[in-house]
Amino acid sequence: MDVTCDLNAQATIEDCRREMAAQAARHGHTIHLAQGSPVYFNGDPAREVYCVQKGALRLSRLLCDGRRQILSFAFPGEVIGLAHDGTHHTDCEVLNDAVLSVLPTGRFAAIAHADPALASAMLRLAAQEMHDMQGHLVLLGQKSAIERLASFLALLGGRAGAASAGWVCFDLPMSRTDIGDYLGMSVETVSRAMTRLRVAGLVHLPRPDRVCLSDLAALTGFAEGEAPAPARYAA
Amino acid sequence: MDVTCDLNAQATIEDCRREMAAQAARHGHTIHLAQGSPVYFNGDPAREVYCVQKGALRLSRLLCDGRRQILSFAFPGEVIGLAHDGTHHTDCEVLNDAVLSVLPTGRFAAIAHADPALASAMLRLAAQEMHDMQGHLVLLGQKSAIERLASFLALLGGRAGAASAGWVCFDLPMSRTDIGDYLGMSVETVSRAMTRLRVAGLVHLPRPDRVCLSDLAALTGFAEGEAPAPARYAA
DNA sequence: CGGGCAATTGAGTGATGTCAACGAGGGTGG
DNA sequence: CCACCCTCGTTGACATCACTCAATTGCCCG
Repeated sequence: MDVTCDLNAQATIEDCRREMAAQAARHGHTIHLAQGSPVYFNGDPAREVYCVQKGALRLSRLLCDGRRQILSFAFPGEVIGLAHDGTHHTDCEVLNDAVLSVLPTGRFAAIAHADPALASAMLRLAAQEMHDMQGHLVLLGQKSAIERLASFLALLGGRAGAASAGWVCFDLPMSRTDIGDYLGMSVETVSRAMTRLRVAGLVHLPRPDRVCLSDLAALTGFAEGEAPAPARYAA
Repeated sequence: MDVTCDLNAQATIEDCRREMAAQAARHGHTIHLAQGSPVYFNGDPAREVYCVQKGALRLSRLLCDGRRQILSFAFPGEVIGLAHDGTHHTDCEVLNDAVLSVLPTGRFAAIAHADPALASAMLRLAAQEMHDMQGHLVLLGQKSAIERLASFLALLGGRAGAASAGWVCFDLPMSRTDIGDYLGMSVETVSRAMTRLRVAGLVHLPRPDRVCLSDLAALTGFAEGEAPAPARYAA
């Protein structure tokens, strides 16, 4: 499902995020959470929605036997906590020390009811989120290990330094284990793929938790399968 | 992102679907499409939203080199075509001869603006869809081939015969290739997994395109990793 | 009856998971 | 301040699951 709100077709996604953040700031309150804190767990009643102001969150789901899939990492500007049935079906934890705007679900619904612009913005954000999830599905279903990691780094790189033509550098707030659980592969495979990307010259790692990209476009192209997948990572 | 609309917290997802379908029927028009027809392609302007009344649709995304990921199959009651930026980023085609309610995007937005209940219902449907996609992410990222197929058949079985305790039977409107592209595995692996489930007694196949489940709960349990994955399919 | 497509099955290969060892960094306690 | 330990990341060796290539069967349709 993809959705357009023609009402504010001129508005950017960023505008929608700001709209949500402004409403949350006005009608809700702000909390600070330390690294590792849970925001909510699977099964908790969904009483609040959250706008990330600072830091990063990790949303995940577990299988009975402990396998974990990370569904997304939430960065500043993103909204989380909407549930279709009043209950959370994911775990949400703080990666980095985080600042969140908290808006009780009921109040959110009331405001959205009174203000079509907010409902519209929220719908737009939901559509954007679904689009991102579709990319994640393609990644997990079709891409090789090295393409998955390239996609992930390109995604983060795009967030970090959208327009800059030169080097794009950013920190990784999550562990290799988290990356593995996001990309559907083992820690060891993440590490090996990282090494291959480094050797191929597509990424530079000043520290294990810091990434520098000399050519984001090349990395993105590789991640999207422009080069025949098997041939490229012979390097 | 999970979202609750407390406004109509008592309303079921089905109610939301009916609400959307009713609005689409009142303000839009109805079309019939033959098997194999495209509804829209990646890159097309998102001018309309669609409610599936009859038949089944296939939403997919392609990589440059032809790899295809099927994002979802849409069945009666589901709404598709919402886009975050006015453009479709998926291909949508008809699996079965289908009947769709078509509602121009602009008119949808206008109605949603005037009627908070519709906006609320749509947001609810979006949250449900995100929940389903999360399940798909877990499937692709964490499950073995046989667990993936079991999950898929259990999902369809749940749709087909929700409450019935006895046998649940249904037709598969899609090919093995489609199933493979949905589950992120090759046709051959789909076929082998199907054979293993059949031999294990979890499914019965009167015809290749018809499935009968004697114990939906057992299949679901297996699909969710209740039994240690490797041990179970020794049978 | 013959052709073509879909599904299944077999054989062999290859990518990724598992198990294990090693080194680096950071925190704690002596 | 230093020593120790624990965790994280990396790398190697090996096992295994799933993919590729290939052949066969059955069905639908001409």
